[in-house]
Amino acid sequence: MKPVPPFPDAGGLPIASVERETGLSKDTLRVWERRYGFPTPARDANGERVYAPDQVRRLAQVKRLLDRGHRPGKLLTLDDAALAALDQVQGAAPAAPADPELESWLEGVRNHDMEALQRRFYQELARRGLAAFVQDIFAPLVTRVGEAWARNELGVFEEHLFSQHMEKLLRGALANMTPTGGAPRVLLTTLSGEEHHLGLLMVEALLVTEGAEPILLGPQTPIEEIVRAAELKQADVVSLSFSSAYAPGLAAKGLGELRAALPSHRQLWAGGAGVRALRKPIEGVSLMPGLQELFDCLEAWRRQA
Amino acid sequence: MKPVPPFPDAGGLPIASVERETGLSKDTLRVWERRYGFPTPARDANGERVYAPDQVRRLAQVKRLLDRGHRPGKLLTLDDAALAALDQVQGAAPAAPADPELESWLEGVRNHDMEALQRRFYQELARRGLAAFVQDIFAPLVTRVGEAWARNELGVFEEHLFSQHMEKLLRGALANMTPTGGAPRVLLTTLSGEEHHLGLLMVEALLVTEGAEPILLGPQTPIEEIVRAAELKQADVVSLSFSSAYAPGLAAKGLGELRAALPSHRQLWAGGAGVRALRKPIEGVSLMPGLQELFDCLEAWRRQA
DNA sequence: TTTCATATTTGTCTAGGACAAACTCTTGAC
DNA sequence: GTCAAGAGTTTGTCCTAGACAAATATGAAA
Repeated sequence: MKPVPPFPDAGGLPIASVERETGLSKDTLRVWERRYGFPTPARDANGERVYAPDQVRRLAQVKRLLDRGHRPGKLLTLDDAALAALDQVQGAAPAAPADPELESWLEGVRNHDMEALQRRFYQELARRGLAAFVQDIFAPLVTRVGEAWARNELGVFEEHLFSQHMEKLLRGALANMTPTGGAPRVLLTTLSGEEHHLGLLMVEALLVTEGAEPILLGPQTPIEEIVRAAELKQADVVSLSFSSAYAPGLAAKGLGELRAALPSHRQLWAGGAGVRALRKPIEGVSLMPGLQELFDCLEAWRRQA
Repeated sequence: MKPVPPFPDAGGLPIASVERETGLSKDTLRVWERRYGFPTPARDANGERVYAPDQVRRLAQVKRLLDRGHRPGKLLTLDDAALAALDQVQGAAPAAPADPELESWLEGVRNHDMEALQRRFYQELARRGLAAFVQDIFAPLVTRVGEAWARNELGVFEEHLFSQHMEKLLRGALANMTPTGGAPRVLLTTLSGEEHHLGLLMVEALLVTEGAEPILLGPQTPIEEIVRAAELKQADVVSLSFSSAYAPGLAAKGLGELRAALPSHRQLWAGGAGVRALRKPIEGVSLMPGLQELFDCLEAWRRQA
């Protein structure tokens, strides 16, 4: 039994750790090495791959560019400079030219200044109201922090501390809202393997303000149990969240299976950065790449009901 | 690229889906088939494994029994009846003579009656105060639900719904408490691979009532980052939580490494059901098998300071 | 009973080969 | 110029089967 990745003692990571860190499967890592000559892991006494931290960082960078639409064949034959150039270019994404307000929030994250973040959080929340706050500040900030983490501008510690504080604050805000028992009833969860659940909380917040009834199941529910939960709770909609780290193939596979297992009168929605990578629509599944689309889905459901 | 199955044709699942649903790796699934003759997937036109839903269910059952301490060699050669029998057998129930109050809470979990749970939650919280409530009700209930889940008395759905509600309620209660900025400063997290974080919330609650200053980092922080966080936040103590599912060997190894990497003036505490399985004490690490020991550690620290 | 040494069990790693879905590029029609 | 169909290339996942070390069980000695 060799379940445990030795900790990064010797400055090298075994393949299982690299899979976890980068989200690239072991198969993919091996086939890239074979085909493109990168990465080039050393070998330990037992002939097993040991990846240098530098290469792991670069793999994470490549993964991010892949998610942005680039192709492996190109990326893996580029040198460091060209890769870094690609990373900077048009990273700002569509119509988000480095929002200075967002950057000032990010500064707080960098300095672990949680008190300041908390103060601004409540200020903005009071000023804008929950729904607008989630859409205009919270969601972009979470995305930005994720990007900054992927670019190695933030450490794991800063990212964890930020996530915990955001969760605490958002849950605190939600605790004050009386559940309305409205419609539709929406079951919120993620598939196994997807741990990120801040997206679920954001959707919960928006649903509550819209008078719908969210049922929060938390992350990582097996498909069979999602179906059972939907029946038992008589949910009108099942809504899943996918982070950008979730393999698009797996997401499509899981959504197809769930759609097949779920009675057709229960709708299936999928949101999060991870669905942006799904090129083709899936029969019977509503995709919500951004939070805005949630309102469209909601309205469509209500018109139909 | 073969990420998406055409369709879950006749109700059979490809190996990647079985991995996702059961938590058993593809490698493990293949090697079990080779060694023990189970599972016995059919093959599609392309020679790839297609698992019958029955077998997937059974694999999930086997996984649960594995986590309870049984060994694969035994489990995989048993027939259905023997397996079901094992599942029913009560795993000892050591020194816990079925507290009737606890069982009545559990009944609420079984029936998904979250409203009733919530009502009782606030009642008991008001009556006992936060610290006593966490120790006398909350912690035993979480333990009991975990056991019930392992015995298949509860489904994944019920367990998830319960966890989410408990987290919401406890965080709600904590939100009302003003952080004191007291001493010691305690960094709360788990090692990679340990996802359970309700334990961290319970410790946070007790620390707040005791006038200490918890810093919640959330689950799964790499050792290197724990060390960095302790430095940056000037934490007096690092406290880790281990659930009973965490492999004792891994826990001992991780604690040893963290102790070595952490400056000696920062204490290291470890709590949760998982530390009960640690045979020998670890140099420089305070073990807290139950919540009671937390107070001992706290008092010891204060006497020393 | 406890402790140590030996034996068995078990999960993960290895190597290349294979294949279909996804993507790119070319060609042809309107 | 735009669109559609076909041909070619790229790419991730699956396959087999052997190897090994950590975890666990077993048996012998104190």
